[in-house]
Amino acid sequence: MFNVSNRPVVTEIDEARGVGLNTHAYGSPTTTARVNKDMKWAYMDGLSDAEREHRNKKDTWEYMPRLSNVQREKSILEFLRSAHHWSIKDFIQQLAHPEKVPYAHGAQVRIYQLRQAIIEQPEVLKIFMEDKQLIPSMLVEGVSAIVREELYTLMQEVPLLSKFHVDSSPKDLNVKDFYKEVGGKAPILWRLLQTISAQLEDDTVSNQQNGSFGLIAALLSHALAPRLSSGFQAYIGLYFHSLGARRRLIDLLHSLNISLSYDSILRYHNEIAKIAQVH
DNA sequence: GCGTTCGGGCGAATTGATGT
DNA sequence: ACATCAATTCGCCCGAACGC
Repeated sequence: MFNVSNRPVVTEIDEARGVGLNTHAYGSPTTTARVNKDMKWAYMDGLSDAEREHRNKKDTWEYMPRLSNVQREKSILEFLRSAHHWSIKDFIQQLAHPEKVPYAHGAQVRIYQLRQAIIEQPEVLKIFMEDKQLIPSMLVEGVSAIVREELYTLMQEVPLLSKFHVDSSPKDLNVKDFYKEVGGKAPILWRLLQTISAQLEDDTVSNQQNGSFGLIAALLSHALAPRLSSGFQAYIGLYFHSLGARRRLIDLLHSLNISLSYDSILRYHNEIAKIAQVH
């Protein structure tokens, strides 16, 4: 339900960020610009839901003509604070709340309206894009949560990005179409990488770039969960070891997270050799 | 011959995954 | 949140090979 208390909900941090309202207005008497003559907009304070509904049907708000946009904004913000002890932040939070709220649109409609108001308005979006704190916190948090989920899906469904097993056959890996699997099972990560590295105007991506995206996915999933996703690094290490690569080279690749450590590769090599002897 | 590098091995320590 | 287990890494060692 509404999170309305008597204490002001605008914090000092909000004030500093410019989110909060003018606290001076909260304590001072109302002005003609923000209240009608019957002080009607404070009248819902402390009422039960039933009483609210009753009065809502009975009374209508009086329209205030001939106000500029700035005046209306000021009026609404000060109304929020004086009548409800809410900041604009509280109001938007409540709008975005998935819970069903009486006397309001359903959650879907409210979220749609928020999107219309924020993302689909170029001037609002521009402010967001230029805010150095907003981009890291909102976009990065959001995108990384989605990508993390996709990476865990990759670990479960793409053999090359799963845990390495000595008895698995490299023939089943389908290395050639590896990147296609990644693109299909991690569409957001894929689109992100494509968008970042699009070099041509038509946004087409070369096969070579697709290969890098596969490698990036392998590096990311290994960085996220090195023990659940070691297949790629194990095969790379084993491949180099089989070509006679020296310990130092494999350790270098290991330090770049392209291969497992020399020790691990050697251990896998020995285990595979044992299995081969038995067969 | 001497110092360095390399491959391989080992136990301890660390770290990640998992279950409670 | 914590404990447990297993995977992995780390640090060190040794003998062989190498290069000057």
